[in-house]
Amino acid sequence: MIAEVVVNYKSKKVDKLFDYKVPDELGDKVCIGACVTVPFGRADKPKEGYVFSVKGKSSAKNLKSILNLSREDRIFDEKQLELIKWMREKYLVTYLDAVRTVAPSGTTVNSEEWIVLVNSEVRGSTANEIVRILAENGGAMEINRLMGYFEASISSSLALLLKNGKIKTVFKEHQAVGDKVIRVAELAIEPEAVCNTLEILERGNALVQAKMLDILSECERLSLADLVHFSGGSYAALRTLEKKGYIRTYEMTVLREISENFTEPEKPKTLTNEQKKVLTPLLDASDKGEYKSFLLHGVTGSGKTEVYMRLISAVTKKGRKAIVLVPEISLTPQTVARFKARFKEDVAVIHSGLSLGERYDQWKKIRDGKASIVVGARSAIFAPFSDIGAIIIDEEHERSYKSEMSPRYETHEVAEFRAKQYGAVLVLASATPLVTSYYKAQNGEMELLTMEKRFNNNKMPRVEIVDLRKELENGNRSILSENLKCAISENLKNKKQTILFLNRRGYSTFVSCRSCGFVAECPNCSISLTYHKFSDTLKCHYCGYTVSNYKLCPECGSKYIRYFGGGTQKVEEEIHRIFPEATTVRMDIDTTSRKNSHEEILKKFGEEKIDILIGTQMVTKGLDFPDVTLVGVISADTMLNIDDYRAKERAFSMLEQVTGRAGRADCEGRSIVQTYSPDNSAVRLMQKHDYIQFYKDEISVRKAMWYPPFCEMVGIIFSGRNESATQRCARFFVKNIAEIAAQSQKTQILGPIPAYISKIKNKYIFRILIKCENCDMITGILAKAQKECEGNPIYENVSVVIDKNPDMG
DNA sequence: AGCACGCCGACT
DNA sequence: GTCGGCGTGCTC
Repeated sequence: MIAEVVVNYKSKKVDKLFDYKVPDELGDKVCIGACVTVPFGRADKPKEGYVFSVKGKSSAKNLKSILNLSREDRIFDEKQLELIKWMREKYLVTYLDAVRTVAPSGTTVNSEEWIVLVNSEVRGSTANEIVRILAENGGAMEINRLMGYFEASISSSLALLLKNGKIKTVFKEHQAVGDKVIRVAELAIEPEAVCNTLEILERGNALVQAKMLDILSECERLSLADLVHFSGGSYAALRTLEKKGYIRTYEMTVLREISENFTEPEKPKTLTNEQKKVLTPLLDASDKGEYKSFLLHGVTGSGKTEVYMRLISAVTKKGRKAIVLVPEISLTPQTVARFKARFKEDVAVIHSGLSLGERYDQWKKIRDGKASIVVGARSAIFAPFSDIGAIIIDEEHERSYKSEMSPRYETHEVAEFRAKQYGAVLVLASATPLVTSYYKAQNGEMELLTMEKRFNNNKMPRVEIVDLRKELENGNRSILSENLKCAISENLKNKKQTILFLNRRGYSTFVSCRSCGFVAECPNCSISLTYHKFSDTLKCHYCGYTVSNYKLCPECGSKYIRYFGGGTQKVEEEIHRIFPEATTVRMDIDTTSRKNSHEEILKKFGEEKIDILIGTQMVTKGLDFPDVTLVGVISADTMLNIDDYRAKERAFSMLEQVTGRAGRADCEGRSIVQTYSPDNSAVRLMQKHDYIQFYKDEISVRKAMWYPPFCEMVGIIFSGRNESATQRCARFFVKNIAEIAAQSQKTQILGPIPAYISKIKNKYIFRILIKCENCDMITGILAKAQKECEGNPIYENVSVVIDKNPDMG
């Protein structure tokens, strides 16, 4: 029997299927998705491999045999294999990248290679150095650590030493993340005997042991750590108790629990007429068990979550599974708690805050059928269910559904693929759907469902637009307009809360000299440095480069160094200047970098009745505070003026989201949006909360300008340390794809041009943009051109990334 | 990616 | 001659 195996080598050169003989004793265990150890390369280095298929014979000669299984369970099944193959084709990545995405890290085994010194009598300077370092480190080292001591490659020297028997290599295999094993204790005596035993112990003055026994008698089993903790005793006492034969201890694998807030069990609410109306077609489709997709256009606060839950209930009742995707940022304990409250242990949660171990536990819980519902961010679309009845993408317009790492997949596309595989219902939901999604709904590709009313008939917040140009004319140079100042002061008086929002992009505080115009920039990346007041340093948000703040201008020596822009820090300072009595809290990249600090800030804001929350994007989602009656947008302009065809729709949804934070409970909310372009149609229509009109305007622009959904886009990103080589590589690529133009489909190739941020971490970046009718039709040509570039010695240090439906800013 | 093979110059 | 450096090509 022969197995086709993908070897765990991160190189394009070995991105193919290799045939291996299956030893008889492994015959029944080697199946699709099995993880095996195979000898690979001339040195027969043991490497992990993943079985893609099992067949009768092979055309390859020199067949080697699989050594053993590297783990007992398979990491993907037939349907997931289809998904892996599809992703490799569609997103132009290696088998390995696709495997790692579908079966996440933490499930794969890594092998470590150790070099052991055998004989230190060697010749040659490099060899001597290697021996010296090995000897200093106890005669054995992990190979990468050893190589870290040398600038140049030492692999040939090592090979020679190995051949002469001066060193030997040892492979240590370890699972990157394994099951968590804990020791637990349970009673070794009959429960009826506990009472007597307790007396014996107490008489012997073994009070701690008695306490332990007492605790254990009330529960089935308890971890040793907990037992020691609750009894106030020690491991010594526990061991004695075990020695006496009253208890026994053993190892048990457990799922790591994720810390989270538990809330009261939630009863299904009675549905509004609107909820019933949209639920009917969803349940009908789910009953049929065939693929069908829906676009749920529901305003914020219209009760979409309840609709999801009803659909999920129906799906799980039939024994099928459901995936709920939410943007990372709104995956707050509040959201999770709602699902946990309704579905209890049946829910698994996946988000980026999980450690590798926690992630692996959730993955296992899903795969082993111990959960039927997954709530998670983007990567949760790969939840290893064997059957899926429903996939819901909440806030489907969010850009975080696009992966910015290879494979650069679009979650919508993966969701559609999986939903079709299993015959599932696919629901995209948003208050402000993507123009491309709404177009599909108009087209009949998806069924459109609409929810127009807010829950309890709450009104949409009143939005006021403030023209910042007039403020300037009136001599107000503060970042807060008179209107906003008044509203804040009124809110403070009424003991209501306020949220101030500003878009991070283009809004960081940069440092500039008023005398000569010098701007502090990062030496590695082509962007200006951001001023951090706390440490009095200037920092690069891309590479982390940090320099202490300038006292004098490094160009002209002038002392007139000023901070420009208005980051959250600056807004906070301004608030404290105008309203010294107000309490504030900031939420941005700097204050939320610590794990869980995002939740801590929100908790603080809610519980301690902080007057004003100042933040970036993060404040727009996942929070629902009844006392917030005012939302201020410091400037809408930074969102409108970004060089991307989607800038307007993003501005619209962001403004709609953020203004929707005001007045969700009984009192009417109020929003104030400051802008230099009050006549912009996105701003005007947002004021009226008129998505439909916005869509109509936008779709005609897209059609006229030939933008999606009327075309598809592919971005090609070139990066390298040599600016001119990188640019030449990009031009060479364009030459190589000229044949696309000869194809029957309409195409347009734009560029190469330097990227918006033309240099990151000392690498120059150029991009090409291809507009075409069907980008999947040209992937073959693109892959070929990429190979030509990367295989060409002139461009060997230039990397070429192909990105379908890219972000352009 | 690794590793071996093979070709070349510098040195015993 | 022979050691070590680096370019080339293959891995079931």
